[in-house]
Amino acid sequence: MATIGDVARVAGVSRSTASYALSGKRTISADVRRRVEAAVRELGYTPNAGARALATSQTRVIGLLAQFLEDEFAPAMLQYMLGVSNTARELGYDILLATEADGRNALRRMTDSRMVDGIVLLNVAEHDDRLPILREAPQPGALVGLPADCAGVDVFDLDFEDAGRLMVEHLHRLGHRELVLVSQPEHVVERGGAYVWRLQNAATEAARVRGITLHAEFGSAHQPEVGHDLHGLLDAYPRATGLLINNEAAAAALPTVLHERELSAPADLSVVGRYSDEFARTFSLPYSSIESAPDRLGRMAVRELVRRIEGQAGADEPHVVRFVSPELIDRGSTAAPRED
Amino acid sequence: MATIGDVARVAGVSRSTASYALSGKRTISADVRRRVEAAVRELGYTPNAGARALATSQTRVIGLLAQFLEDEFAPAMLQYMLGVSNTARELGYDILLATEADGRNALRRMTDSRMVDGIVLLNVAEHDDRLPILREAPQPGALVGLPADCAGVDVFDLDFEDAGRLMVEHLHRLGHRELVLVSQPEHVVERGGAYVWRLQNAATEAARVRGITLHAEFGSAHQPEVGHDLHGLLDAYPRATGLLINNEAAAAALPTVLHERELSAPADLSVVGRYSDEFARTFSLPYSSIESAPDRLGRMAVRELVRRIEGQAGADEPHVVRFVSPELIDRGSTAAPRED
DNA sequence: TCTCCGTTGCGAACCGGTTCGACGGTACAG
DNA sequence: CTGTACCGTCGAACCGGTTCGCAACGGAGA
Repeated sequence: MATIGDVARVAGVSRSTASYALSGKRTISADVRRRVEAAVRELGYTPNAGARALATSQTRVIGLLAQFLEDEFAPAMLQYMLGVSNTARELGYDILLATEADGRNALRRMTDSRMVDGIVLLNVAEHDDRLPILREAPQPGALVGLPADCAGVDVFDLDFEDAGRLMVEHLHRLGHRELVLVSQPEHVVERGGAYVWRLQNAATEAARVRGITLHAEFGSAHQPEVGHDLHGLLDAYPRATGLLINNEAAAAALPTVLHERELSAPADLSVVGRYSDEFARTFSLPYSSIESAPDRLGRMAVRELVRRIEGQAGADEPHVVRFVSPELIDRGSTAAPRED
Repeated sequence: MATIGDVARVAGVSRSTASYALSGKRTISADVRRRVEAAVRELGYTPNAGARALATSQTRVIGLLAQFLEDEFAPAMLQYMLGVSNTARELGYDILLATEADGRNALRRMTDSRMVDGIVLLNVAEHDDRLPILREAPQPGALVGLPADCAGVDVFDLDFEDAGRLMVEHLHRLGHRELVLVSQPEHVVERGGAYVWRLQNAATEAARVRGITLHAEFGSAHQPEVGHDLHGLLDAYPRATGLLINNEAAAAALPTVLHERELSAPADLSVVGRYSDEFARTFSLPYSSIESAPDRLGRMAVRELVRRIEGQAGADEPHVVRFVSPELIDRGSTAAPRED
């Protein structure tokens, strides 16, 4: 494998000159530059990443910590990963991926050994045990998901409060007066998945303000349980005319459930979900939904992270907490309630 | 950040002694070893990955090239990735992930710059344009998916021929005489997704041998097109009593399609799919299926790759091509055809 | 008591880049 | 004609590990 020493020898210059010719950090005569570039092509030279990392203390790698928890819906996580990975590449970074259950360990390994220039944490819990470690690390970190304490990191998340309000307002405006909200499993909340109750509380409050009824319930994250859950809820609240779904697995199961009950949206029931457009296309979900924008959130997180890594953000520049405003994508699954 | 020099100073020994005390590659007195270990703990020392990579030419990182093609079903790919990632971690390796469309570029970047010790290629096409690059790389490579030419790499794949035969045999034995096979989109085949026709050809041949009819067709990889495709096929072959599905999107869409037609399996139609158990659980698919074992294949690929990296496999040890034998998981969606 | 050998530790070189300081040469202004 | 500034290049040091060769030391055997 060719080194920069080989390049220098072939070009007839010193190693440092070859380095400067390639980096452009000092002025170099056109003649020498040409010779160096020719030598690079001739030898097929590529800099050794380890050596460069050692010399510059920069790896051009971003650590991505994803967790695939038993009680969450894996395909939804994939979209965040792809948003992060693709954006990183556009900005010239590679992704070191950790999927192990013990995120703290992975995080420590990556940061302490200086394998990465920065860290992206997905699926952040309210009191995420990875956060204290991240704060002590020398590398900057960006989160997708809102923790209780945002100190020392950049945070990006969907505005779940706004999403909850928007769902309720939308159906209220159409004339609905009794709604059911299906959230993620209660277990997710207990673990600290704050986005569940952020949406739920805001929806409940919005319903209260408007004087309408909202039944807030949890649903399983897996088939076939979640199908049974949906049947149970529709049985329990026969007068509800609107269904709000903050649970990907439930959304994916709903078409079958409605078929089984010989219901259709919006004729018999208005439905609003909360998932990404990509998700809707993959599973052919015909329901209007709040766009959860995983690719956009991943992209924002990486953008900000890279800004901070490359010091365009001053080291002491305050950290950001940025919420993406929810948008309702109308797929025609809501209408005025049937009058009967 | 503490370096091994700091550790050595605190322990009162030379850098080389500290290194040997930690690696155990030379005998070290118990006293010195204790002092070095104490210093490591006191300083919170972790070796710098770049420096170690430079010195040892080993990174303990495996490159993972996944492609998310427009005409394939993304959630299925995720399972292969997790199999690879989790196994790598168990063996002490981290994963450098590339999801960019241009796999050749990603591959070259990783191998030329020595960021990785080995490469895992997912979703390998028959004439995969990444293979020539991988063969020239100094790092070993393991594939999930069977290319036309397996020289220079280790190859792991499901035995799709056997899978095709197994599906046909199973339904033939139950008494079915007219079957429909729904494959991946024809576009996948054109691009070189050989597993599609490997299964299809074997199924066709198995049907021919037994003197029964098999209609081999393609289906879209996306909703809602694939639903229409399924309706079209069931319309076109009203006398078919068995449905073979080698297409994840079609499998995921089938429950809805059958509902719409007021059919149920196996009463009206026997169904056999080809997807993983994990996939079946995620999407609540009640169909018997050939287990595609993505986690197992990912695991095998990484195991062999690591063996080769660590030289337990002699450098000249012949490469392996290993097929996983398909197993039919019975979920009760097949029975003797209805007599009418 | 001398020799030999095994144990234990040290110094130096090396991996392959980057970067700082210095130096010779040329151009230009005074 | 001299002084100065700048341009282009080089040598050396450094990043933080690993590893080879050597030497000091101590114990055992002759």
